Amino acid sequence: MHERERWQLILNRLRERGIVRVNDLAGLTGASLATLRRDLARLEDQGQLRRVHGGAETAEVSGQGDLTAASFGASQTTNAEAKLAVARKAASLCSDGDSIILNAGSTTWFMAQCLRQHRMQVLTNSFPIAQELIANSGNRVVLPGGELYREPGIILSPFEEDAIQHFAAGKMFMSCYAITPMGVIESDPLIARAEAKLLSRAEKLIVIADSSKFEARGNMVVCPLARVSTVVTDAGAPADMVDHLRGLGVEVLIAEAERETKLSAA
Amino acid sequence: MHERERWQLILNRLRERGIVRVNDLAGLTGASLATLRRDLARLEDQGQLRRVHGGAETAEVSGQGDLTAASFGASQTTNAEAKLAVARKAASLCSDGDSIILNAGSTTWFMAQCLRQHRMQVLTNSFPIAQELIANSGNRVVLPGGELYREPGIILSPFEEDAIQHFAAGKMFMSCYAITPMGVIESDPLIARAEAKLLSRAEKLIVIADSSKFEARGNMVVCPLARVSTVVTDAGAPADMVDHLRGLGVEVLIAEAERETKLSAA
DNA sequence: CTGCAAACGATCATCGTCAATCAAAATTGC
DNA sequence: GCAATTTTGATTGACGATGATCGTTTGCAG
Repeated sequence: MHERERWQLILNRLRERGIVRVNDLAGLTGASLATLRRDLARLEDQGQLRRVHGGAETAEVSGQGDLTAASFGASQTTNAEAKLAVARKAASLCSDGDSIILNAGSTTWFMAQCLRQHRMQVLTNSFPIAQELIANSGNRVVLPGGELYREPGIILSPFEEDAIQHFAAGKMFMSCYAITPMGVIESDPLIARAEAKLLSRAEKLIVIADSSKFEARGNMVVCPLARVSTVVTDAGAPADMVDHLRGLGVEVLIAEAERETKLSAA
Repeated sequence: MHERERWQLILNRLRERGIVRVNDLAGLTGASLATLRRDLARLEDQGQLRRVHGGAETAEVSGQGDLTAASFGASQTTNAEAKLAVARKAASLCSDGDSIILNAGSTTWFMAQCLRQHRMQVLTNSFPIAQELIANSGNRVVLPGGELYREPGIILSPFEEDAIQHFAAGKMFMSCYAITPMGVIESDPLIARAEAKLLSRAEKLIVIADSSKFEARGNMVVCPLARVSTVVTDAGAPADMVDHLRGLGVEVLIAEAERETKLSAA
């Protein structure tokens, strides 16, 4: 088990339970207590959690397992700045009166933050995004039916019948787990299926993915690259993939980051 | 059980009951009296509660600015105490493993507050109730598809197709605009239709209505009284309506007000 | 007003957790 | 293959949390 895997595990656990104890993590990861304390310290530096005696808790509003911001506000597993830049660029592609679809994802959540001045119809299967749009924007919100899953705040349903079969969108903005020559990739089959269902209601598909998404892995293909109209990413995207996409006729937009601050070294 | 878990438990209990006693908490948490007193002291420092001899009581409404509490927590237009008593009584009719339906309404929202310890499947068309259940309870939540309306946080859809057509519930708890000899009444046709759709997925119908609901008016009949299995109300319900309901074979439960009857202004 | 029982705050011993340090192992670069 | 760097694991003294016990205060009833 490597560093990143442990971090992912810790953050997942944290989202599920709201609080983690070092001892539990030791049994869960097999790592030593010292290592886990170091992990927690680094994650705290990144603002992804808050340490408490005996473990750590979610960084946001204490106590209340507030789904909204707790899931994303500070828990951007990867570079939040790039995602925000991508989200802004994607938001600029929207016009009042549009009908759009946003799937559940951290990048789409950032994008929802950028839509406060818009007046659109938005279909989303993300509970936090729905709350953000309803509470802080003038957009109309449509939700699919299904079970609301606690950890990521996603609405999923195994059935075909749904009110969203009457929804027709011009654009779907999709945040994904990875994007490879095989297509747009998710890690979970249920999520992949939900996104495919949403996609069937949209004319154009705009994938929003910061450059880290080009290296990540996954196993479930949501759709082939031929279905993609546009990709919005940042300057760190590998040139060969950009060329490959453009060769397929996919429009590739590069979002300009406001300030480049690499935080790897500390 | 560690510090934060105890705090969570204490605050949850406090929100449910309005007052907690140290002895009760000792039996509940297994912690010693000294520890619990320390906990209460720290929580009081944070303004989360107010200490009284023997325990602690709620400090005030901790406004989260969210849709959740903002819609109901402090804006109970009518008698909140009666609604809370009714909600508690209704919650006592639920058992772990049940599948229930909650429509959107202030009384059902109070009821959701009382379900934090339950483990059920809950279908609701209320966004605030869904958020409450997901954030603060272990219940599974299922949502119908449709448009999310901002003001009351209700999900409505004019279409028949919906994933909830696969939901089967033993009981539906319905909060309504009024209850008259004509049946269960709503004021808005769209809401009435949504509730009728939910009702079609439930075996028994339990109407939860504080006594003020027997005088109010409305125009849309959701269902006739014959469809009602049980009515949960408070001691202020008019005797003739109670008799009428019982004559129809409807079970009528009267919720007892907690302790103090602060009928300052009737 | 007085007595009693419950609850409170303070203190202290015990235990678990924390941060710092150093050694071992894995990874990287040459 | 060897050395430098990074990551991990163990040890130690310090710190915080817990629970028991004390004497004191509060609330209640007679």
